[in-house]
Amino acid sequence: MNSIKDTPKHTPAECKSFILPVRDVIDLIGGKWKLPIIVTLSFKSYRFKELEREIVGITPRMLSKELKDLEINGLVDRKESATTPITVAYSLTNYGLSLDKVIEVVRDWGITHRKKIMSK
Amino acid sequence: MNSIKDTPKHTPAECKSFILPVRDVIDLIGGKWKLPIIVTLSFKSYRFKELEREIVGITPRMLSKELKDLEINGLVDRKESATTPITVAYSLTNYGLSLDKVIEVVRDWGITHRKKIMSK
DNA sequence: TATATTGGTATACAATAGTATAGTGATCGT
DNA sequence: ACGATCACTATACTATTGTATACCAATATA
Repeated sequence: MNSIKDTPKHTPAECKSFILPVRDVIDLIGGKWKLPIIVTLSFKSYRFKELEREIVGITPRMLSKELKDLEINGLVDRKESATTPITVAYSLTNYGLSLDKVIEVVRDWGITHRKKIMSK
Repeated sequence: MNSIKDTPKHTPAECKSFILPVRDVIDLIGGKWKLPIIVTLSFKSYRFKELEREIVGITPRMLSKELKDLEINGLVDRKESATTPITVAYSLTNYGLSLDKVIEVVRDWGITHRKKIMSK
């Protein structure tokens, strides 16, 4: 029903607007560290340093950058506690959790694909 | 059933192997030109130069590279005809078409996301 | 004979993504 | 007083991705 094949015409402009929301999602979960962060936070909330330790290999620069990006897009929630020193808890929003269904579909196709490619 | 949350443990290694097939798919349809090529080919088969004209802005270098990549992954079929000069027809395989369902799910979430972000 | 089209490739460059390393100021336990 | 921990930030670099431009041999059209 939402497939491009149901669109009677397919001018470059139409293709572009068809692709736009797909690209949005790919940009949102693409890159080297977005998925590791999202998956880690899908278990429970973590503090900054905890995430840094849990996600092996990530630098604080990337972690900070990606968390901000995910926060802007409403997937991650950042909560400062006025403890001393301040602690910051990062967690997935319900909206962020809703990505789970999408990731599952992508993952299922990916598992099949992996089998197909490996068997050749 | 395939969600990460159903996994009792979540060591870095387990997260990594959970993510692997997802990453495969993102790499497969990610990048600037993969989706435009896939979507264009989902209508009908095209010759090389036709694709170059249809996909505005792409260079033959990128088109060639991405088509090879898609062919290796079984999404695109390349057929040479022994005409003079030889013509080459690129088309989506049935397997390539099966990505449509995945793209649809991603796109639906992306459309909702776009609305959400724009309304803020 | 001159020019355009076919399906690309070669080389060099620019832009973006990610890494490495060091450092911040406040606070806490020893 | 000393070092460690908190949540980051700054600067400089490397690696990957994509662009620009030119070119190829064979054939078709003007």
